[in-house]
Amino acid sequence: MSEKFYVTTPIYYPSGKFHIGTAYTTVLADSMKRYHKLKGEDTYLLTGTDEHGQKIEEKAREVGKTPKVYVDEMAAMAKDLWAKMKIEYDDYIQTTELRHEKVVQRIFDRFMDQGDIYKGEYEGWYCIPCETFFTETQLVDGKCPDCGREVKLMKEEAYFFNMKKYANRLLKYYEEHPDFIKPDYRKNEMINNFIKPGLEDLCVTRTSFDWGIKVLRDPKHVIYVWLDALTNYLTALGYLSEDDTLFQKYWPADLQIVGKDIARFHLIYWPIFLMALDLPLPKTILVHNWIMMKDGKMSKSKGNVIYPETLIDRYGLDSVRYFLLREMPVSQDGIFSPEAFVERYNFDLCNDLSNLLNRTVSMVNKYFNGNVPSYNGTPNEVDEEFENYTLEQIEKFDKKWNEYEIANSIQEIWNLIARTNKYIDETMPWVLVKEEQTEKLKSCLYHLIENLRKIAILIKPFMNETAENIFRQIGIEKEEMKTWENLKVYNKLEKVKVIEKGEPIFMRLNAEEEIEFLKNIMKK
RNA sequence: CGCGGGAUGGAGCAGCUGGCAGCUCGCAGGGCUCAUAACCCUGAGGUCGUAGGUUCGAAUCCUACUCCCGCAACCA
Repeated sequence: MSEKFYVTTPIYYPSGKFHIGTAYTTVLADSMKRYHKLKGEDTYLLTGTDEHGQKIEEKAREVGKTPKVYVDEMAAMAKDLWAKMKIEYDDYIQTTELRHEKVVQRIFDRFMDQGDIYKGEYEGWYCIPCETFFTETQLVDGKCPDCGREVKLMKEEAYFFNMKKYANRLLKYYEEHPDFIKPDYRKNEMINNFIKPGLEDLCVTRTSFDWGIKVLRDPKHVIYVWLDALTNYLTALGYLSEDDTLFQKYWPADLQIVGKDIARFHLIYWPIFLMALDLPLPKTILVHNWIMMKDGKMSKSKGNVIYPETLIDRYGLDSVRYFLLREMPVSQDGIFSPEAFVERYNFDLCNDLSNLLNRTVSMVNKYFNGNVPSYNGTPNEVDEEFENYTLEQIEKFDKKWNEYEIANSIQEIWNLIARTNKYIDETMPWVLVKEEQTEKLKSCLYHLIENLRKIAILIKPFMNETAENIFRQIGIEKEEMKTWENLKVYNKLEKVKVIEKGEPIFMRLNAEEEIEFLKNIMKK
């Protein structure tokens, strides 16, 4: 039975170049998709951009373009980045596409008909020169956060979504579906901060700007951000369109990944919208934390912004993907530092992984002319213990990965790599050669190649190029031997020949130089 | 008493369904030579934020406190 796996990233707000945090979310989603694909599931990954709103309108004016031209350019830029990062998205949705707008209007009308949306008055602090509403908390010293001038308390006509109506249902849903929110503490945060004190109705339209989806029955109103943005997960699948096969096949989503900044919208408003549409809710919403810098949040004024392209161009894609997943704890903020990056690169990737491959390939060449001996069982306790350990690590990895403990799960793979390096010292193949203990030597090298194959499969979801490189160097050509299905088997490799001369997959960096380089880049 | 998270050897972290305190880096010593000044082993270094409590036994559970960090409503 082939299962399906639908995973989404947020749609990003294209007000500027994407930084490393955006890349992190997307890499995480992509890696989850590839993992499930590796397991033979029917996967679908959606990403995109959230392109309406006043900020975009202003940004476009700033650069002298129409909003649509501007957002299309930004979407093209995003797609370039995702191509560069080998993100295997199945669809990229822009909220300014007709397929999205039409359906959002249908949804809006349906909510009106159901009585979920009503007309009311939005009250907020308005900055007249900036033509923008702000909330109390956004104000800086009671003044406009953008220009610093006085703000006025003003009202405008607006439509509201009746959230209160669904609050109890939502609480009940939380309770009955412990996997709905990860990590767990986010749930309490939502309940205590927002639901228990009483949900306020959500303002879903504005009249103070134009760049948005028009309300058909009242065209001076534009549909305001969340109703527009959140529904992308449905519209991209063709929900309420002429062709909804994808929707029938993939909804509900299996995993929706969001950053903590938009947790509230995805954990409260989104499920309520779905309830109002009478649709099943996503299985899991994973809220990840942020990548911080040593001196706090990334920001241009602090001179500590790092862009994914910079790292990829200099260090290659896989090291960046590795770093992001390995270093970010998901349920806690992670820290990016040049030191940590270089350290992980040199130790984990070069010394542990790359060197293991290198020494193994070299020995197979030296002792067996490159021909990997065939499996002859486990002639001794060391080999047996080694096999058992390996299988245990695979289980540990799998368990943690599925619980979205990504960093820890990857560590289990590196424990296996370390154990495999240790196995070489335990068995001492160079001694076995001298003593002509052929069976033991064969077993040793077979096990090493096998473990490299297993390691390659394990890292494939997040380091695909490296995995393929390992397969190539150890002579694994058959696709079936690269699959999850054959991950645990120990006796299936036959007539495998390693390449004549091993190639390092990662070369050691000069730590001081690279740290210096990264620090300079970040200042720019 | 707004809500939540964190506080573990020099640094960064794991452990937290209670049972000899663990990992990576750094440091000291050793081993090996297949490999990249790599890899492997050993050692030094912690009264697990503070004070109480529960328990045969607590980093792990409970209470109070201290210090950091988020969130606090329509801001992507």
